[in-house]
Amino acid sequence: MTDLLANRDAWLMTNCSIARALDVVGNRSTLLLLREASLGTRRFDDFAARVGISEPVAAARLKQLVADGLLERRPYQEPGKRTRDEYVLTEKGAQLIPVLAALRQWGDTWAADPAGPSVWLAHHDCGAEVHAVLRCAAGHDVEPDGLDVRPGPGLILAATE
Amino acid sequence: MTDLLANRDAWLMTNCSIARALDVVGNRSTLLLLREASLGTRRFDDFAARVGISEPVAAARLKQLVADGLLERRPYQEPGKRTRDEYVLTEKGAQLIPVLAALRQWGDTWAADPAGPSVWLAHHDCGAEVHAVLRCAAGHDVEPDGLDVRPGPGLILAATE
DNA sequence: CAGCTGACTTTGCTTTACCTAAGTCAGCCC
DNA sequence: GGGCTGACTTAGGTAAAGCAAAGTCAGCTG
Repeated sequence: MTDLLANRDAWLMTNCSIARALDVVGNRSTLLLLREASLGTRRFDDFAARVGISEPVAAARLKQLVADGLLERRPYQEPGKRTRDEYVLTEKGAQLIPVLAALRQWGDTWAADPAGPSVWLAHHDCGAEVHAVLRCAAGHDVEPDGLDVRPGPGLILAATE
Repeated sequence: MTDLLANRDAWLMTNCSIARALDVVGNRSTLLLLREASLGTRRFDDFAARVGISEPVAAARLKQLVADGLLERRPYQEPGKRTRDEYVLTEKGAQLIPVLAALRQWGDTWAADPAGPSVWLAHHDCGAEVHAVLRCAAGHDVEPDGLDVRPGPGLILAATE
């Protein structure tokens, strides 16, 4: 058996969690709709307007997000108005918030407007600014260059010749 | 002056760091190329093969990543081979690793293969598994539902009528 | 100096994402 | 019960992203 770590060439990335995640949220408008959902937007027209996409696209993406279980439709009624559905994040959708936070942080650092960011995230309990960080199970902060890649149980190797 | 927090309808998301980040890395093949770069891939053919994209697409995306400053080309020479260029992550590119880690983590949780993930990330210094987490400046761990959105200096408000 | 190899480029085509403009439809309001 | 409004859908078109297959080109190797 060849050494897994040394034989990086043989690793096939057909079972990659990043690729699987991108199958669900791999396009711009989907992620921006989730951004809006995380900021509290709930109504169809608001999603389309705030993301800056047309209604047909908003309808298709929202439908897909509901089908994928990231958003759910809930009936609601404003006083004196008819019943409607609103879109709210599910647990599955809410767990993408660290992805959005990491993207926002990178954008703040490397692609910011000179005026600064338009919004920032505060910890509800204490008001301090929130960041996405890497941390290991032993409790250490980890920098991007302090990572090792390890083969997991789902790794598929190329057929040996 | 209207209350910024209450007047969420007037916030324009034209200056959004997430959208700015997605202008650079907002498509699937770009993020998968960065995944490969973070796993140590350096050569053109390997990028195309491991990401599973055609050579024309790999060439175009890699060129754009270099132009955007996420990768840099460096000459290298294997013994007995001619000089070539390799692609390596810059600091700007490496700082996207938390985004990749958060995506991987979400994929592991919500879209995993029954066999488990193909790779996982270990802390180089101690070997423990690494996760992307949210943390506030005061040092508290923050869950996705413990976030408040605050207006920043770059926020643009819709013209009041 | 001819040939091999790695690193692309070119050509021609398909697919996906998105747009605008117009149409549909359900229900509360009067 | 006619109109208004919010929430979509349909139709028709453009642009970007992708593919496969073939071509180019530089510079070691022999």
